[in-house]
Amino acid sequence: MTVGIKDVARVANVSPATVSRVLSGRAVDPAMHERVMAAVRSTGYRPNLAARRLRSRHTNTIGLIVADIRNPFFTAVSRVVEDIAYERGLRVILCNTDEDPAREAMYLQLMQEERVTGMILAPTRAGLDKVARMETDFPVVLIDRAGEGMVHDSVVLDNPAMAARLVEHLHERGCRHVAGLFGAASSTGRERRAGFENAAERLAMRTQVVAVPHGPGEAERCVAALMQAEDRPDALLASNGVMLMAVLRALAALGLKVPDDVAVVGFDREGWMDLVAGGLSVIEQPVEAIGRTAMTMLFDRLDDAAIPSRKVVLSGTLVARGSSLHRQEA
Amino acid sequence: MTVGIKDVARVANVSPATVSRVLSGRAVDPAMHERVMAAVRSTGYRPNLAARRLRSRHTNTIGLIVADIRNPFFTAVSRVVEDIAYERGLRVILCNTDEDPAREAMYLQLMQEERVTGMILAPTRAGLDKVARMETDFPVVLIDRAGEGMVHDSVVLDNPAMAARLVEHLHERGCRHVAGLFGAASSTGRERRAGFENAAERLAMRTQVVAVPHGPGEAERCVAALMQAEDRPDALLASNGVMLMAVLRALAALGLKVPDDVAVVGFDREGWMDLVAGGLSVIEQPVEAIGRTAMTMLFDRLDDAAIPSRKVVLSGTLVARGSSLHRQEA
DNA sequence: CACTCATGAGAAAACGTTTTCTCGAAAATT
DNA sequence: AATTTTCGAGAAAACGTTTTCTCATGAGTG
Repeated sequence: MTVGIKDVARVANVSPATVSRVLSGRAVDPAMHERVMAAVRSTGYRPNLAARRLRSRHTNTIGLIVADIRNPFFTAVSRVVEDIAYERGLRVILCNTDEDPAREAMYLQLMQEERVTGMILAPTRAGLDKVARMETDFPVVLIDRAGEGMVHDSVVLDNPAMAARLVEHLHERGCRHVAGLFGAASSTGRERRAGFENAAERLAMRTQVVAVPHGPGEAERCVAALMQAEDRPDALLASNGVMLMAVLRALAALGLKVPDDVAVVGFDREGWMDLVAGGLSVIEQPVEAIGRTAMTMLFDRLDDAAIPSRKVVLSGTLVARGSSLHRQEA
Repeated sequence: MTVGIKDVARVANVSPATVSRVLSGRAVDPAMHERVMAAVRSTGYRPNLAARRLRSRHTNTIGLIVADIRNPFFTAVSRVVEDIAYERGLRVILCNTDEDPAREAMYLQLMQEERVTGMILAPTRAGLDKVARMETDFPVVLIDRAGEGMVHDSVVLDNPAMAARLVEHLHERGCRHVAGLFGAASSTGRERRAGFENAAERLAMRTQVVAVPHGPGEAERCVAALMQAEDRPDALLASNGVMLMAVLRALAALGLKVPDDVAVVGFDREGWMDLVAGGLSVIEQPVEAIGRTAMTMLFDRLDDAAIPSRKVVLSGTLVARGSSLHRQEA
């Protein structure tokens, strides 16, 4: 029923091998080339990618596993990755773990079964260990989250420095007691927390730290607990854009004003952030550079698997807006 | 080098066919089953999906082509589709056309070459025609956008009614001159526009209509033009969540207050919308139902390709908040 | 002018599975 | 007890390509 390369060959009066050669752009007689192309058009031939991948032993596919597809940071990186991939004639398989290690494990296995050319991964903490131990036939680049082991290439934000930058910013603006909310599931949360605590200690600021589980309503609960205590912070720091939104919703629900009642800062920049509290003060991540660097590292390693593993640490930029203009007590 | 089913068979001392049977869960002797599983574990065997798909002639993959992955409406639907797919043991290929017909055409071709089991598509206007003419070996369900032709199943919002509902809401709240911004690339934009115009005419409201091209900054430009004219509207309607945000940013840039200077309503509900202008009044789409219905229709048609094509029209709900509380002139 | 070498095309093998076909043994039926 | 049916397992074919191998032709070289 379905038309295969043999049917095209018969119509064009050439061998299947020649059709294959024409289709993959190898040198053939121009007359034959035309005959084959005409036959392809007239038969409506569509190559079977499964067969092609099986025989040729390359899939021309890269796997991209992100932790939360609703997080605009990851969709932004995905778009960059996809664009670059398609320029190079590669397909992208995009998977979303939702911070669930079981789901992540399933996808890691999928990547092996798909025999992907390479993989870009934003691992959960559990996944980080797993992927380090895993034997893969393809290169892996970690994004957003990475460990110490250096078994794989990685590209991450300078999380401690950026968290410290936010704390300093709050200090400059008069805040003295800051609570930080960090994702419990990611290494990024841990790094940002460390930077946060170091900076706050250096500046002699009071701190509270909350490890927020991934899931709806979690951040809201944490904020409510923080702000209803007798000795509440004068500033809140959220370790990513999704959490930042949750913080603001929680504060609104409590009837608290930003920045008058409490200053708010966070990570990631999204469009709506300009519309709230005189603009949200955030660390903007270089998403374009992150995606591009990850792809470059992947290609480099495809060229030469032997190069030593590299860790690229990128800097973000502080966008200082109204949400950190805390009312001065004096 | 890489371990195949034959290697497993050799280790387990059975035939490759038996290994295949064990792996696909068909009836085998329990003792053999155990031998095979042990061999699978000891060899670290990973099935080759390309080979499996080639021979078995089913890919267990559904293609999902959305128009804008940054639009939270589509990411939300994607998550629903993915969850259902994985419950059924199907993979999802997620593709993003970015409203570009050329890119869409490429993905449509990809779906054929991948020999997907079925496809869910949010087509551009160009793609709508193309997919109607296209001969596919798999069922197609259109979401969010659909035409009149009824060649394919589809599930859409009742766009005219919902747009009319927004206009009525604005009228109830005292607005008399409303400008609508509609996506130029989608049939959804057209339908919402029609409902908008009908309702406004019925209520004797003044209207302006703008077809906004897809792309950064476009909506902002349109809003600036509208609001800087001498006779400016007292209400703005944005035909999706992304555009709604752009409208608000543009208004903020112009120094205009919502809802005092102008009321704002729109489509889609996102978390941040509660934080702005006393909450944004919007039509919330039943994303869960849309995704679920699309999958159900796909499965129904896989069961029986002969059933007549269906169009499911779902209703959204009006979320009335502060952004439509326009200052009364009297 | 004979010989090697490059070029391009067809025949056939190969990719790693699943499926069909075949057969023997055990279970069920008469 | 003889026959049929069912069941499970191995051998081999098949899926639709690309790649390797082989060979013929024509160009380049001594």
